Amino acid sequence: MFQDRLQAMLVPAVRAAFLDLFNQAPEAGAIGFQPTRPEFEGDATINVFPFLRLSGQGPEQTARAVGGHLVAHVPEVERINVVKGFLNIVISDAYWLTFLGETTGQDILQFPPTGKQVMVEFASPNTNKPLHLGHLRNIFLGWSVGRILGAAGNEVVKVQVVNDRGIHICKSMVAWRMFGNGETPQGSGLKGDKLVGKYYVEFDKVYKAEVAGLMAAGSTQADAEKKAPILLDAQDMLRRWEAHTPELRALWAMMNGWVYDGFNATYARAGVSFDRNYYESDTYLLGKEDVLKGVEKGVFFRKEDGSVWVDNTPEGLDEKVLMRADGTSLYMTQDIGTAIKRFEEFPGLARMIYTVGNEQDYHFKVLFIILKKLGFSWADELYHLSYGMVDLPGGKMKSREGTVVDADDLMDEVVAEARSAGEQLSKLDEFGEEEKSVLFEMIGMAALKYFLLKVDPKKRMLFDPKASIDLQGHTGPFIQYTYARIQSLLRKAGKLSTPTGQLAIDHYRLLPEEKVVIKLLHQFPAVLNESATKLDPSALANHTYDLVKAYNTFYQTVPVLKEEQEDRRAFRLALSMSVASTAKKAMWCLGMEVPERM
RNA sequence: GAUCCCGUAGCUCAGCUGGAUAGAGCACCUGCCUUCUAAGCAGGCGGUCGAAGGUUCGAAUCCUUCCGGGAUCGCCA
Repeated sequence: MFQDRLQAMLVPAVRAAFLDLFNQAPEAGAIGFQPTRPEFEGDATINVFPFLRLSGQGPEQTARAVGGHLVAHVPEVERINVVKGFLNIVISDAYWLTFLGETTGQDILQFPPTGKQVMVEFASPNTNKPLHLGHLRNIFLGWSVGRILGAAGNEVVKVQVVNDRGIHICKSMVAWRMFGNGETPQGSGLKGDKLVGKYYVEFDKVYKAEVAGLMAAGSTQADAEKKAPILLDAQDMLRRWEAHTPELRALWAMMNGWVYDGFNATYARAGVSFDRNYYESDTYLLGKEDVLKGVEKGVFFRKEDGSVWVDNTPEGLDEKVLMRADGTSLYMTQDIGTAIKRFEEFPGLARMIYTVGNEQDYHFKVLFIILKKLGFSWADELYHLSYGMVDLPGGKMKSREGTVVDADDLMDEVVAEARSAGEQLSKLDEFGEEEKSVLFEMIGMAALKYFLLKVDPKKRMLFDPKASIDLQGHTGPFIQYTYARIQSLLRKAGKLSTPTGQLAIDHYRLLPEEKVVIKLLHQFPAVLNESATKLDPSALANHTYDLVKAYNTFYQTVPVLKEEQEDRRAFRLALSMSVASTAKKAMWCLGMEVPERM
């Protein structure tokens, strides 16, 4: 494990310095190093202001004294300088070179196994319409968090809940029966999820027309919205579905089958998969018993009408219904049951993460409190990975207004953009058509994924279609490009390269451009750790960009293969190799691939 | 009304467990391909960190109030 190596070395040294000099030392946790700002000389900086009470001296004196002690006792500390209360520490080149030497050829972004099993739920679509941009943010996020947790040493179980039953499906079913004329994906060539979505839209059109008609005939709006015949049909269908009417179940299974084919195509293209699917049709009756047990335990209470409630006012929330008066269940009831079921199925689960939009913050807050009240020990290990909505330049996405960005269309678009940009550069002459398609797919998808993942998940984000297909600057393709560039170097290096072990570590003077890159590599494990802890891929995404950005500066300033001195050339190749392999692993964590050439 | 999230450059975002002159990308302007991939590099332009108070040696970062945007508070999922 390489994270925070420097910190691990310096913190005890600073404490030792304080003890020797002033007979008392700050708590280890209170000592925080930060990277030295570029305008000063140094690699690590500590601010001694908080410790002046311990030293009883002024900031400059304290910093100098501690710094002097470090220089004398820590071989890796080469020299120091003091600016006001800031103690800037210069770490020896030997330290950085040793770090690089020890880690070359190793995966610094793979931590040892923790022995923990973590479940990540994401995607969780409804089966009445195709996936859209919002799903993509969810899917990329959940997938990436799973990968990151895996890199951090956990065993990850990826799951989705498929909302395959309910009034929404019945709406599509009703409309398909009325207007479908037996249309199938095979017959029409339409992707299954698109076909079912089409009838969902069809339903809504008819419904609106009927509501308008009823209102024209004198109904109130509220009344009309409840009495529209097509809606009554759908409600009736739901009841008969719940009664297991065979003919309806068959229709339902057929249409859902179409949707799954469509979803699977989208998932495959997005590069994601699941270890376990939970179908709501299997789980929607779960949780009732648990709620009733809660009543017995006195954790929940019944109102006069027989409905069951939980009182969360002690937690600063409201009362919440868990079961209707007629004994039927609700969304919350199901979620209670599903969580319990999962922990039964996976007894070793240490954590469960729900990747769900922030409009459900309240729901999950309540869910977790309820499970805790029911006495489940694992209730504290539940986490709602809440992310913000994706806005379009024109405002919010609204499916009814046709302003949704379809996931498949979007992926087509970014890949087409990658193709047109790539062909303009005309450096892919030796690529076959097949190879080109693979490459453009890889590049386009990286542009899209990086665009969605570089932003802090909890923030609402603006999706600018033009910016998302950008291939320059702070983008996925920029990272891919740097990787391909290094691969080209390494191919050309061929047998020229000499093992880094031959580098005379004690005599090599690092160039500033080299040192910046090594330091970013050195920090990388700590960044992975941060991303894993915060369940936030954006930290990793941004650091990967910083790394390759610094590498590009190095690349364009310092000769690698052209370097005459063999040991320098070998060192620079080793550095390049480490950047490439680390960037590749980081991209893997983000769900993106990197090409050997582009 | 209550609760939660957000407000940093023209635009999109970093930075937020308090630290030095607030950073990138895009856009716009200048340079750099007869040396390793120019999807690149170097430089310029651009900021009262929503506002006001407070805590502190020190605040974009912590606290309070206010303003602005959004979400939630359904016996919908």
